[in-house]
Amino acid sequence: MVPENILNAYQASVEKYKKDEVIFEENDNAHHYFQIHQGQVKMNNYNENGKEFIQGIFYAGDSFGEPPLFADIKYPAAAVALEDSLIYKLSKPKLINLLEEQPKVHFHITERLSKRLFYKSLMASEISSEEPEHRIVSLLHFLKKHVHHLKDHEEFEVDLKRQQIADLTGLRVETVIRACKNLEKKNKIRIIKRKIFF
Amino acid sequence: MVPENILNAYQASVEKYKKDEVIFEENDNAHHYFQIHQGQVKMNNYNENGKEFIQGIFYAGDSFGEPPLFADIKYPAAAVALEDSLIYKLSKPKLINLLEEQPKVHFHITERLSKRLFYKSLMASEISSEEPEHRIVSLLHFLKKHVHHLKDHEEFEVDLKRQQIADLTGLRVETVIRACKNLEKKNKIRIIKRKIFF
DNA sequence: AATTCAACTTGACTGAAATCATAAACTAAA
DNA sequence: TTTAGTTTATGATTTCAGTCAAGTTGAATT
Repeated sequence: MVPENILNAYQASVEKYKKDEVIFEENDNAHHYFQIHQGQVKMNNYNENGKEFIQGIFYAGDSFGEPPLFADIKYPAAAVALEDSLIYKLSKPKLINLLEEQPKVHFHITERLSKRLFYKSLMASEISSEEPEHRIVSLLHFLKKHVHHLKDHEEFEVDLKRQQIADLTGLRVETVIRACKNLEKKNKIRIIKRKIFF
Repeated sequence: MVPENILNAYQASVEKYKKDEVIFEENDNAHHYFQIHQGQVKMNNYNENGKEFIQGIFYAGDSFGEPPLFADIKYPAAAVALEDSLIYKLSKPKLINLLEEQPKVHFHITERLSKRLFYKSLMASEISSEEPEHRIVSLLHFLKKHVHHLKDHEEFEVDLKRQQIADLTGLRVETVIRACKNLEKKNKIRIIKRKIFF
């Protein structure tokens, strides 16, 4: 996350995206750094059968889609606004220039990439080897600890639809529903008015 | 990848690890930067039932296990030498100092993290939504393009055992064997003396 | 209050990969 | 050239998440 005054100093623009508007597509070349001022963004893929996989969901303050700015690769997934959003946009050359001049900001970006990698490692091993209930609990635990910055014993309301949980964990929505009911029975989560608390 | 003369200038040590020796464990705190001088290293997890998942395999010149040096997280996986190896080891404070003084090296690290993230994004969507054959082809394609730096039409010998392919793609070894036989029938890979060519 | 629409739910059935068991092929060492 | 150990291979069976088809619930809009 680059401080907004610095983004402004380097002439970042602020772009409006409507809910469901595509910010970039899978396999596009990257030309800009993106950081959310207001709103929510998901990065996702669709396979041949139309099944969605959500690589991540990003919130105000988060940057997304940085890797192709730093390595010779294309976007591995698309980015789509989940709600009407305001997003800082800074051209690649200006970003590189910024990072050269502001080493501290470069370390912030490095930290951000590291955390994304941590999440990916976690979910990779979960998706590859664990049962539905375990995958879901791991996702919720990650959200509690690393997104909401809460302790284990603190409870939070999960701001995800069943379908989104499915698309983040590689499951189907019916499986998520059934697994969540089981987790409720086992007192691992609470469900109040269909909302999940963990 | 940090140039070796720079590593030496910052007093990195070179450590010997025997085949199968553990370099660090899952959930350990990170204190050092690691870069392979000679040999091979894998990072992996085991689930409760003993099933292995390989997060990645690293070769001479590669660094590994950087993220917990930059973010407040533990190692998401263990690191194990796949053969007798010589590995540069640099303490975290010295690394940070190095990156502050050598911005170009910092950009190398950023590039490296970005490429890892790309691989992870790719495999995540594959593992979550694709059939065995598709997963295997995607892995091989990644290896051809991003590890061996070959064009699509160029062929290379895959230096992975069936079990390793299974552990990288979240499949079981029997499934990999059967999928590979199918891929051979479809002329998508060649198998000569049990070695896979792609 | 009626209508619409998205999100969630449930039950029945299916199928593909996991599992299990066993063996063949290869490799390296004694 | 045996032997021991690893890797690859194959068939039979099982299992559990996926699929399909139908609801229900609840919130928003007319």
